[in-house]
Amino acid sequence: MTSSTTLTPKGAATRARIVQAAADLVLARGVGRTSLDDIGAGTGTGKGQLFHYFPGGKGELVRALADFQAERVLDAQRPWLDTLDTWQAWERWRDSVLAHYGSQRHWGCPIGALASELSGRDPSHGAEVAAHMDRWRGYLRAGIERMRASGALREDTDPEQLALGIFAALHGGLLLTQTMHSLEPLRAALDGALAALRSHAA
Amino acid sequence: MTSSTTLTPKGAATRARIVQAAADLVLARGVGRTSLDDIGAGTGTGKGQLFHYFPGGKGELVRALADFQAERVLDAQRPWLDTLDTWQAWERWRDSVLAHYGSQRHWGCPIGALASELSGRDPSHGAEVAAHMDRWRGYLRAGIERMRASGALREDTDPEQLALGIFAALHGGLLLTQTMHSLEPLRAALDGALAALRSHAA
DNA sequence: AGCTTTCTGTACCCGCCAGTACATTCGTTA
DNA sequence: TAACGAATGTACTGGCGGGTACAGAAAGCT
Repeated sequence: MTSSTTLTPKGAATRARIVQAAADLVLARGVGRTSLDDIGAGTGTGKGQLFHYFPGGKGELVRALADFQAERVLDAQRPWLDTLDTWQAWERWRDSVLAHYGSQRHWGCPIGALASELSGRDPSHGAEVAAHMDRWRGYLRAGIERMRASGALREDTDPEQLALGIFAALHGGLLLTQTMHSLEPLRAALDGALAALRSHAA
Repeated sequence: MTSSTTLTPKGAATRARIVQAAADLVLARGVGRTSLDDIGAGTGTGKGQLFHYFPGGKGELVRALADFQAERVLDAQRPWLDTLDTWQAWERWRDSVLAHYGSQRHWGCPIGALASELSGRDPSHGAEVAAHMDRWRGYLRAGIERMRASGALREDTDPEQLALGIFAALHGGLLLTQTMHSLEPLRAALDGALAALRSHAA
């Protein structure tokens, strides 16, 4: 499924180069508006290599891009994303999110963009992206659960609901970031989300 | 620009039929994946009529769809959207939003979907959609301002920032609604947003 | 009625793009 | 060096989709 043909070091490097460049192109122009020829031109390769490394065609490539971007985005939030156990950690996490999306050349979230573009399509892509979203959201929920267990949050707090709300605020902020070409919506969204979190303080 | 040629009643009806059906198709499948032939098939017309009523081609049609959907969405939130002066009005508004998006055949928000799909393109569409978003957000800000003026919210409340955060939560909830095929994310997002609003109560 | 304008349907053109076929070069192993 | 598979490059195909041209039906106006 992934790559039954063996990859030489050179091949692996080329594959990685394709994924990285394609990720940027797709982020800037969307899946539908990025052709395989564009990706070939952007990487100094051609359709030969593309179908050599991704025999499944554009679909397989897009799935690889989703994986790559998900990893990239989650890594940018570490180590705080894994240890949302204190109020300070949440602030730090907020700052790391702002810093990451502020340093991108383009506005918006790669995962969110893919999610909204592919949600109406076959489950093959939609479920894949949804799984990444679930994983991401799971980190928030785990942090909230630990906060509740440690007594920082009230007993009647529903971690699932609260994580969902915070996650939604985050992605809404990123969506508005795209349309308004400013980081302010994301900042306001995260501030609001943390205010909602604090409203459950013990 | 709009339609210099005069429209007979029959023509106006056909045009409206096209817009309505096209709006549903585009909402379900996205702009990029909806062809003019699809729209023709969905309305019992052909490209002849399409280019007759929208001489500017697909771009002009999409702009008409954006206007139509924006009106539809805002109307669904009335009359509470115009009178967000009391805590109860905000609750009612929340309920009307949930009811509207819960009654749709498809998940997600028409405006949000267009926004994320067209944001990277020429300003022609991006600015159009952004303007609708701004108008919508303006209603929230106006309500917050009146709440502050009436003493329900603290003096140090920033209506712009708070409206931005609530608006972001709303759209994030709608985005997750799309990927998770459930109304829960929207509910959680709005609950969180109202909690953030209440945290500014005087 | 007769003319004009709008409305509707059909057939076509052209460019783009995913995918294919195949030739060629490179690298590794024997 | 011979040989094999991986890596790369190029040329082609088939369908799809936006857009155009144009012919016929319908409806307003005098």
